[in-house]
Amino acid sequence: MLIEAGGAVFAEVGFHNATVREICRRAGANIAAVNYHFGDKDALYREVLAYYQGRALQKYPLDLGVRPGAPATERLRAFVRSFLLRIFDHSSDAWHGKLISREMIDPTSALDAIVVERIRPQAQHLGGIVRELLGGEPDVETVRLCSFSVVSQCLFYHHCQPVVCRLFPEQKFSPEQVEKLADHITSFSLAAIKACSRRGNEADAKRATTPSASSRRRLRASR
Amino acid sequence: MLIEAGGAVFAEVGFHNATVREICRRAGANIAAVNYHFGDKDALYREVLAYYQGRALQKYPLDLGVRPGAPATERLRAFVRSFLLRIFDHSSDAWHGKLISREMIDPTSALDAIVVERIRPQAQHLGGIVRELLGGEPDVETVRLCSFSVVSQCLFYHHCQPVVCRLFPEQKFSPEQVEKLADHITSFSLAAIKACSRRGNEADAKRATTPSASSRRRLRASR
Amino acid sequence: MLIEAGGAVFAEVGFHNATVREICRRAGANIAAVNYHFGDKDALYREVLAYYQGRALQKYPLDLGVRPGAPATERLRAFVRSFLLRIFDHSSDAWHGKLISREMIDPTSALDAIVVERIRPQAQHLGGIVRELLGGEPDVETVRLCSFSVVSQCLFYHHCQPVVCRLFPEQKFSPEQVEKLADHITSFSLAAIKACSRRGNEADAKRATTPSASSRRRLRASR
Amino acid sequence: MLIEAGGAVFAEVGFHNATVREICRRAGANIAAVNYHFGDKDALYREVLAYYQGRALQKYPLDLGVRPGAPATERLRAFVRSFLLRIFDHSSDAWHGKLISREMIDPTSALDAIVVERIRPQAQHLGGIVRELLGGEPDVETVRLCSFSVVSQCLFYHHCQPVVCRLFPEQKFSPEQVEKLADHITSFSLAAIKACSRRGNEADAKRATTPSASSRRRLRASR
DNA sequence: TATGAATGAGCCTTCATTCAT
DNA sequence: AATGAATGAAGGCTCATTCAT
Repeated sequence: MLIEAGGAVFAEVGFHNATVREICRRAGANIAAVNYHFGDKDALYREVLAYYQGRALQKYPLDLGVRPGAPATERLRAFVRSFLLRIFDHSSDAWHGKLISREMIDPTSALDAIVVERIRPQAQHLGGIVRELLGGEPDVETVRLCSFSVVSQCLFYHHCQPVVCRLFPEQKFSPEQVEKLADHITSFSLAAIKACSRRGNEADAKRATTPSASSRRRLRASR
Repeated sequence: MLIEAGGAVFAEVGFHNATVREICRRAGANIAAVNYHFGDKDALYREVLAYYQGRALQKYPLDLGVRPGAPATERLRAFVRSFLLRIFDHSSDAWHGKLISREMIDPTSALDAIVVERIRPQAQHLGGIVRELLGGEPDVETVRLCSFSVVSQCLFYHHCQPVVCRLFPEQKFSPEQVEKLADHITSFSLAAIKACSRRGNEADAKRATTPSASSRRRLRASR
Repeated sequence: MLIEAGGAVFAEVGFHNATVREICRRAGANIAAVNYHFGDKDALYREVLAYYQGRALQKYPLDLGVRPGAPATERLRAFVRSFLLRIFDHSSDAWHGKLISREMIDPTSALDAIVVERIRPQAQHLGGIVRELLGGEPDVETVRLCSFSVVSQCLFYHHCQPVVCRLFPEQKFSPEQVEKLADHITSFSLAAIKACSRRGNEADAKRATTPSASSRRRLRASR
Repeated sequence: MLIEAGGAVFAEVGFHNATVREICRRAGANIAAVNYHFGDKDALYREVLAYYQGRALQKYPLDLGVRPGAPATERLRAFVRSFLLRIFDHSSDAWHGKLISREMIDPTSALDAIVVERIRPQAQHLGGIVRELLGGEPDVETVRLCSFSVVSQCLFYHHCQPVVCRLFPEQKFSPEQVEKLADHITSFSLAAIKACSRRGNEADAKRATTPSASSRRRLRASR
């Protein structure tokens, strides 16, 4: 199929290195097939991204079988594991992640749709977990920052794999290792969020009176 | 200058899209200048990356003026701020980060040199801070994972800026905002590392007797 | 046709001076035609040589209508005439000879094929005639040397035409002249071969006794 | 020296493959030296040919030490040996022959000078020998054709070396072999010329009466 | 509807030549 | 007188695209 072949080739060598010839060859199609069916190479690329929205999520749902009513800590662990499993899944449609990475560097209009249809739901899912973990009535910015902190630790293994492999050649990403990573990210984040929660509650309490010494200090340091 | 022009063009459109013509045009040089001075386009690319090794670090040293003997918490804050400032610095050589990002997706042999000469020193710098924060005699893997957690939170704003901007258009990355991010990442990480430290010490203490309940639980979860 | 145009251009200016552009222009084809049909310029060159294997021989077969059972003297005359007619044929595919000449100066891998498929058969054809003319059981080296002597006299008019024309501007190579040349080369060679034959037979006869005076004389002269 | 370097490079790779850079590099000269001293590449080429006129002949004079008064047979042998020795001399300025070969294929104005200054004297030298061998008052055309027959047998080993090497890989061109070749060519030619001589004399005798049967037969065959 | 032969713009690279020193 | 850095025209080749079938 032209879209599958296109996705694979785009992911492997990037949009510009990808040749229509190679895509058609892999799809067992005629060399004119891309232009015939999609108009041109760019249009095929857009279709490739659009077609695969949600595909990876089908295999690894955000909750990984953990019920919505489960404790936030378990739901966080499930979210992290789901994310890492997607990253380290090198099965046939694994190139999807690479396509998204490329969009990060050279965003096309396709990225808008991806953000709306795919990333925002994940962000909201994670935001709910984090909000619950923070407790009380956390302000949106804290939730956002903590969510970023969680998701960034996962994405790191996606974006920086080439560097990690070169820095620590002994580091393997076997399934057991993935579980270990998930373990670390989860506990690391839980501890941090809990601390944020405390700090937030303190801040809530004192906000009525005066800015805390600590926040003044931070403000000074930032200049 | 040919290297600056090359860096800008490579960053903007990637190695393959970049044309020698455009690079020479921007450098105000002849079409043959690249081949004359560097041999070919590949060599120019390698030189571009090599030339800028350390450039960004000169502007934002890892310690940002904090003396080596300062407390680890301050040195961590300096490391994080330095990292974020590099990421959000949109001055002339801001394209350097993009080049590295591109290397992450399509690593070339140039990445090897970058890792050795530039990234490894940073990793060791951060590792020293994290080790001190963990206290005791932390095992190398814990140090590594915590370092990844710290650095990943910074890199996130580099890799995922297009997504963040689309998800939260109100999020601006003004200098004050950067300080706020640095503040969050630092305190988030400090709390988490402190927790890791406690857990590690407990593990050390109990290792002589039996595997702790918590570690057994983690083990079970990982299957 | 691309091969004809290529042959003409290659012959006129040599492989390196020949431009794909000019070849395509003459063939009335697109600039990309060479690469499309043959892969690259080198491949076209090989095809040009390969395609014309036997072409010239079709027009002027080695025996020129003389039956295989004819006397060796007649077959020699036919061989010589055929050779000269090929050389002095300035019809459309006359550039073939020039290509071969160029191969003599800068042999490419194409020459190997030409030797095997085209030149060797001619050498064997001529060798058979010479062997019959020598009579008895001539040794292979004598056959070879005499064959060289015959063929070289023909080739001379191919290789050295520019010199001959400059040395003797009055020398024209009209069809009658070609016949005269063929006449000379044939009778010159027949007389010489007959002499070789006599000498060879003498040598055979005396070899049982002692080295002949003549062979000793030749040996002395060669020092 | 620029001319020597130029000669070597031109001979090795031909005029067009030769690069001014390589010539200057070998001569230890600046890249602009060719243009500075000679104007352009073509002018250097002409100078190279002009400079080397007569060089090879100094090493192997036409008579090879045989006195002008010696019998024609000896002078012929000397001429042939001298020619072959030049051809098979692979010393430093051996590329001269290659340059001449290239001139045969793509004659430039340089060839005119070569013919006048170098080749014509050789032709006259050989013509004198042949005329003496023919005896009587041979007509110029017979002398010319016989001279061609002699010289062509020598040149063959120059022009066709690549083919001979491929056809008969066992054929080596050691000094002894060269003597053997000289021996063959000399005796082959002597026998043939002697036969021509007889035929010529017969023709002289009969010319007063009627065309001979043999010449009529030749005339018929040539149609 | 689908093909694939053919197109032509544009790429990297080479190389003789120039020109300021 | 001699240099060598820089030039720019032109080469082979790639590849998305077209068009007759």
